[in-house]
Amino acid sequence: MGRPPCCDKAGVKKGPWTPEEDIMLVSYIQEHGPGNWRSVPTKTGLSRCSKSCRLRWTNYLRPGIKRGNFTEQEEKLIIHLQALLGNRWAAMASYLPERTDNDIKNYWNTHLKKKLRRIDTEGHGGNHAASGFSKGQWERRVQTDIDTARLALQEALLMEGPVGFLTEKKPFLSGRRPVPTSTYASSAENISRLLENWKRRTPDRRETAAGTESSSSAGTAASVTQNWGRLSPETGLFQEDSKPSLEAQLPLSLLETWLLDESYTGASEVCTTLDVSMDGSDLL
DNA sequence: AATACATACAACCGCAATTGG
DNA sequence: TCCAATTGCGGTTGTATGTAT
Repeated sequence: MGRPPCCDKAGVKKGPWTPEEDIMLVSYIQEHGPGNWRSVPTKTGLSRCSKSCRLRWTNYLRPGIKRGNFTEQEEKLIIHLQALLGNRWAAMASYLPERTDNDIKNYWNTHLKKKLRRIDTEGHGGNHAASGFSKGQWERRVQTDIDTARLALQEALLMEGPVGFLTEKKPFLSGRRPVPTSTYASSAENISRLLENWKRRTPDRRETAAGTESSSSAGTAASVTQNWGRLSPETGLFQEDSKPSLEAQLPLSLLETWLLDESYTGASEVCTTLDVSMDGSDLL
């Protein structure tokens, strides 16, 4: 008999989060910071389990999350990373600071897997010939790329001492793909958007906004958004939580090169193959 | 206009890993 | 060192929305 699941207690709410719940959670985290999730439901008054609260925060409410379509570059990076790391979504997410592991996982499962399957199918039909490879050659190339990446990883693991993972050595984070200057701005946007949706979805609530309850909720929301905006990254309240510290992770400079340098020959074949299909509208 | 089907994504579940007493 | 509590992760499911018939 194992430990009972944390969420099977009576009275624990499941399903989609409401804006009210989001605001309660955000207000609490704004004040106390993330962490100690066990106590969050009781302290916030949320009828949610701690797990659900943590997930809601990390996947949706956390500052700096970018939503919407993945760029082509992000797409390529995910494909690279998946080939290298397999389904280690959290590790992949560390290379896409604005995306959550859940987002990457979903995107892989809904978009990229299909694309690759299509490529593979077409490959059997001779599409690889179009890119200059027979199927066997293509598979060997892919395997070689994976081996190359593994080698790079091994080499990277052997490197000693701290590596400036977030420094100028990492073009992805420093220049080529600029990080928003203020993750809190995007956070405020998240909340603002959330509140907009709230208003849009509940016209009856808005119509009765003259009522005390609605107006107080709106007031709380506005306050949350305002306070949120006041928090600069320099204040550091959420800095430590925004993502697992990349510096604490593996020093993967060679790997980064492989992942990010389009011209790097080892990976280029995979990219080339993918590019053929990705820039075409025949897919999806 | 109604229905069926497909798609996207938020959220849940269970297990593994980590932490702290 | 052990064990229970907590947190993190990946797989899977549920549901809202879009599209085709």
